Amino acid sequence: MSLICTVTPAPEEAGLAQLCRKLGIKEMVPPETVINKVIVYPGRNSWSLEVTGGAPIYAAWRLSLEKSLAAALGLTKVEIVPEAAPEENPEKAAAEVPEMGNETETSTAAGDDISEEEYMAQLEKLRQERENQLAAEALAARETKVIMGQAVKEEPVSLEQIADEERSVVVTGRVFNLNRREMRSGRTLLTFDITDHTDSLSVKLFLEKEDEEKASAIKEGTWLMLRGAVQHDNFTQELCLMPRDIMLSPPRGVRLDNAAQKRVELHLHTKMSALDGVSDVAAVFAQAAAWKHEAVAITDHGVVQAFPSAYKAAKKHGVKCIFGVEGYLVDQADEKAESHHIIILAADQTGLRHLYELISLSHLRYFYRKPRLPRAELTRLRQGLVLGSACEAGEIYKAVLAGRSDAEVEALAAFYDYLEIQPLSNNSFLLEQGRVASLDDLRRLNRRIVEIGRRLGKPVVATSDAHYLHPEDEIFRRILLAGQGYAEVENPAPLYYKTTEEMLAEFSYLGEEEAWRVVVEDSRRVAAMIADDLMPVPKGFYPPELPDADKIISAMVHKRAREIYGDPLPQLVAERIDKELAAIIGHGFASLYLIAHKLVKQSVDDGYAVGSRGSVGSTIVAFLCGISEVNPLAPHYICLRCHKFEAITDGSVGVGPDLPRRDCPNCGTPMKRDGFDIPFETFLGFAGDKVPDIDLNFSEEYQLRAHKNTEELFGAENVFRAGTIGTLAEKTAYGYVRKYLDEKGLHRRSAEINRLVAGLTGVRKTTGQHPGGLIILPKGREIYEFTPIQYPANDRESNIITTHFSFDDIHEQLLKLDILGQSGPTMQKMLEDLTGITVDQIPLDDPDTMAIFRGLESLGIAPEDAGGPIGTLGIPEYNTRYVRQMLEETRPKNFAELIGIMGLSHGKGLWLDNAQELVRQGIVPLEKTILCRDDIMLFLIRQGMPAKDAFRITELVRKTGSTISAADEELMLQYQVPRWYIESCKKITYMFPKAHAAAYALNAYWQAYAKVHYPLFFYAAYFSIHAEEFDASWATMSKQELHAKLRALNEKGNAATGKEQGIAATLEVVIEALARGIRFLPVDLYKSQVRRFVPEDGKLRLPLISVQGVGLKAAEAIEQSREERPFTSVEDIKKRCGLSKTVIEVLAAYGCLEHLPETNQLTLF
DNA sequence: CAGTCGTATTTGTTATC
DNA sequence: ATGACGATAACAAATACGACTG
Ligand SMILES: Nc1nc2c(ncn2[C@H]2C[C@H](O)[C@@H](COP(=O)(O)OP(=O)(O)OP(=O)(O)O)O2)c(=O)[nH]1
Ligand SMILES: [Mg+2]
Ligand SMILES: [Mg+2]
Ligand SMILES: [Zn+2]
Repeated sequence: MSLICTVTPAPEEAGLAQLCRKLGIKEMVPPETVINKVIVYPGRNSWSLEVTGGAPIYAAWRLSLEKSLAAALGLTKVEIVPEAAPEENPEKAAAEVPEMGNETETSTAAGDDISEEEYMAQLEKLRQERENQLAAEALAARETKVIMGQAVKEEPVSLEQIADEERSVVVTGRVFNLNRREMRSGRTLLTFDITDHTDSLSVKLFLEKEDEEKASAIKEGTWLMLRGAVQHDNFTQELCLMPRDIMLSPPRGVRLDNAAQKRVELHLHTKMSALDGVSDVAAVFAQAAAWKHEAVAITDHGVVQAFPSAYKAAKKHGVKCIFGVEGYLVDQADEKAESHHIIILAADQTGLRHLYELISLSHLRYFYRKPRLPRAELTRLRQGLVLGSACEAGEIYKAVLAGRSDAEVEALAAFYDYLEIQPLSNNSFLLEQGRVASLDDLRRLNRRIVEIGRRLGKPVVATSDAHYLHPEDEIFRRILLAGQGYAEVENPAPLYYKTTEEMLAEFSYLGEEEAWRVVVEDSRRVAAMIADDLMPVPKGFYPPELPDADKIISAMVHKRAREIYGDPLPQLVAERIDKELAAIIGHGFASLYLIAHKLVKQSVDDGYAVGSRGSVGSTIVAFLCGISEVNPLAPHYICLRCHKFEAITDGSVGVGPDLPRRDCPNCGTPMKRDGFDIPFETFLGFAGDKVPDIDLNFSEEYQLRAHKNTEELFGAENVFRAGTIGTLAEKTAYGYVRKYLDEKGLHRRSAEINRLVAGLTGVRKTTGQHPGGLIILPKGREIYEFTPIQYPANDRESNIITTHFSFDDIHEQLLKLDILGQSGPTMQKMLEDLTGITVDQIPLDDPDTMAIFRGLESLGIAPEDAGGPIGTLGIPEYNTRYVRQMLEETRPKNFAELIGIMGLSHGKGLWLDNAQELVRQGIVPLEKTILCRDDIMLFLIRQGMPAKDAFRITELVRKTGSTISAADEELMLQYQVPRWYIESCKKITYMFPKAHAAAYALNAYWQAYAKVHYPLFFYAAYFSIHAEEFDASWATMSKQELHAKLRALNEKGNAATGKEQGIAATLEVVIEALARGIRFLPVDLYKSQVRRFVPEDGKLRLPLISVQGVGLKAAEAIEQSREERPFTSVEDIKKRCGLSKTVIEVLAAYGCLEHLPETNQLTLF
């Protein structure tokens, strides 16, 4: 391509200020300064801009502007020369300009023909070239950087060649799996793996304190050149590199795209193409940016689930994301119809909405093995869509392959906006299958598509059909396909994301000019049809609105508040209510509260208590609406008779239940003590900088009804179950890799296995439903504005419809009610039914109840029967080894500490190597450590930090997957936050809100109360809920036998399966129950319930389901049939209940059928 | 009567709160 | 034995059985 050497832009297109703005130069430019002429000197490194007009050009700003221009354009020198001024450097111009005359035809006259667009494009091109060069130079400079030891100049050997110990080798590779561990000696052990894509190798490095700084250059993803010894590592039992010399090195095998004008990829799959694509979207856009590709289309098979992360990545890297799909086009909706691949791109907002509707239709109405799309639907929603003919499975390629006539193919092609051609090797399987005779035939097919496109005036675009990013990533897809049982292909199609140059070379058989058109020009033409700045999910927040929800909530809250706190309300209560209502209503949460209230009320009316959960308990409004049992006010006394109110705000008591009992000074009534002292902002943040949900724990038995009720209240068309995306995760990925290697008889080091596993993880496998999240669409909006919809796992039998996107992707825009299932409320209902006591009658300062969190005194059993010295077996959230160990160490005395332990025991990095150490080392007492997320926010605010920052930092700490940045750390230091506090924050990976800890502590305490005072009922309820992990054979075993069983299970340690671990946990409780005098009655065909343990003569009767092998169906069938009439024989029961041979066998083996004859001759006649 | 398909049960794995 | 976040639901696969089909 020729370079301009002298340009005279048209006057209206050549403002200097305009140029500066385009180049991002912020400096002042005198207005109306017009570039008269641009002289480009040979080597293109030096320009002279001849300008006229504008303010006088002072030397000072001119020099500075020249520098900026040079930097922005990537030139060594730019001169701004006023017109009429004498040439500053006449010799240079005179000497060099004639030389350029040879390579360019341009002159002042020719320059007039160049439009500003072209002119700017040229400038941009030069700027980019310069940038590339600078980047290359920077890389070159960096690559020489020695991290440790000496520079390594030798050529490395490839990692696959390393099979034995070696004195000294030189290798190179990309760092992954980086781990840093502090040794007791004070040294740091740095371990990481490197890969050069032929194989991988572990590297082990001991760092002295003084080396740490240098070693910080070793990061995930950096390329290193290393020299050292390969040794057999005793710990890992594998070869391992002990490097002496390490230096940064340029990555090997990196593909560059040096084309002056870049192609646009219009056919690319991500990991959302189920069990097929292995490219990571973020990496795709990073690569696109590195190659300076301006846009990339995301076209997964039938789904658009990559859009949200694609959008984020595209934005981050300044690349345009084209939102598309590779759909399955059918002409009729019947199951036999042949489907054709088709690329559908959204050109604008309407198109995107149409695309979401099409995706929904294809999943809900036309799904048959694949989400198929009838042509009629596509035609109906055609507006805003750009259609491409896709790959060899598209109808155009098929038609051409079948040798259909021009007229026929052109008729088909009329449906599309552009035609696609792909590299020959994408289709070379046709050759292998004998469907075409030669490579030339394949070329002819592509040529024919090009000709048809040209005749019809439609763009013809060369696309990759990328399923992975780089050629070397093919191994991931190979394993993925092998894992599904596909036969391995000899020469798999090279489905990687191609550079412009690779594509130009591939299509060179079309001729240079045509190749350039299909690769560059037409791909850009199609990209230009697509609007910039499309967003997969709109900005903004769309809360549902029920009529008068704000007024209703406000009235309800005030009414209930007055019932408890009297009229007028105490100031503290009134202020809190006012503040909350303003925020809740102001931020659009009133309707959500109202619905939550109605749901709770309905459940309670139906006899099912509802448990509190989540951050919503931080709000007094929730408490007063009945959504939460947690009262977030400061600890206080309240007389429910005369409303005498007294708040304790001096910090002497943590939570209300810990206040000493007291009678009302006015009327002598025992006062209620309440208030868990929780800030409202944990729910909504400050000024609405957070979108929370409302969480509710319904009984599992009631959850489905609660979902139905929500649909009724909002209207089914406005309620959608949040969808989830099931991916190939660690274990399955590992299984695939193992299987692949085993089948091929290959042996790989764990470093290489790790690399392969990492390449596979995250690939979409299936879709599912959120545990309880219902997304509420406001009236008057369409779900397609936000997300497509589908059935979970595409099960058309399901009566649940989920969002296509996972909740996280629409979390900022739409509200969610989390209607979860939990055993707490089921326990509560069972216990209320059995004991006749409701939870509000349970005193929160019962010493015997509190005692089980500290020891065994109130249970009166020995530690060996209680799994240790703490009495919380069977108490939710406090019953694991880990938490009991924590209780043993902390011995909580009161409710506040119970809540603290609840917080500390849930999340990684909170207790071990954190709070525990701080307490042990005497740095702070337990109550001063970080116990819940609210603590962090309040502490930072007390230190003087602005509330918004305090809240933001808290959110970073509390959420899985985020931590505080170096800048935040700096900010904390600025407010005298102690070092230990900062370090503690950095170790926290997840943390409860106090409201949740309080709600769960309450629930646990209520159950503990039953465990202490109503053991038979407690165990009845507990085992009913854990019947799955109960083995009916235990009923007749002695405590010693059960202990032996438990020991056997415990000895399995890590080798125990999930099921076995569950069984072991229940077994511990069984042993404890026995020790407390509980006796079990065996399963009985007539007396046993289906799934509940029931008290019978002071003992517990096992349910049918507790027999292993008797499932729910069988148990229910038995229950039903026995009510009709007694069973007369084994044959009778088998027949009437429809039991399988297996069920009969397990029942017989258990002894249930002993009194029954085998057959029943009597009734035969 | 061999093969296919649907149902029941258990188990492993993943996602989410 | 170690070190350990806990609870819940849903999907897929494995297995076994039994009914249906050609
Ligand atoms: N043990 C444990 N409990 C969790 C975890 N994630 C969530 N929970 C519990 C505690 C949360 O308060 C509760 C509700 O979860 P949410 O995702 O709705 O978060 P939360 O309500 O705390 O904050 P939010 O205001 O909704 O952002 O569920 C977890 O990883 N481990
Ligand atoms: Mg929540
Ligand atoms: Mg939630
Ligand atoms: Zn009183």
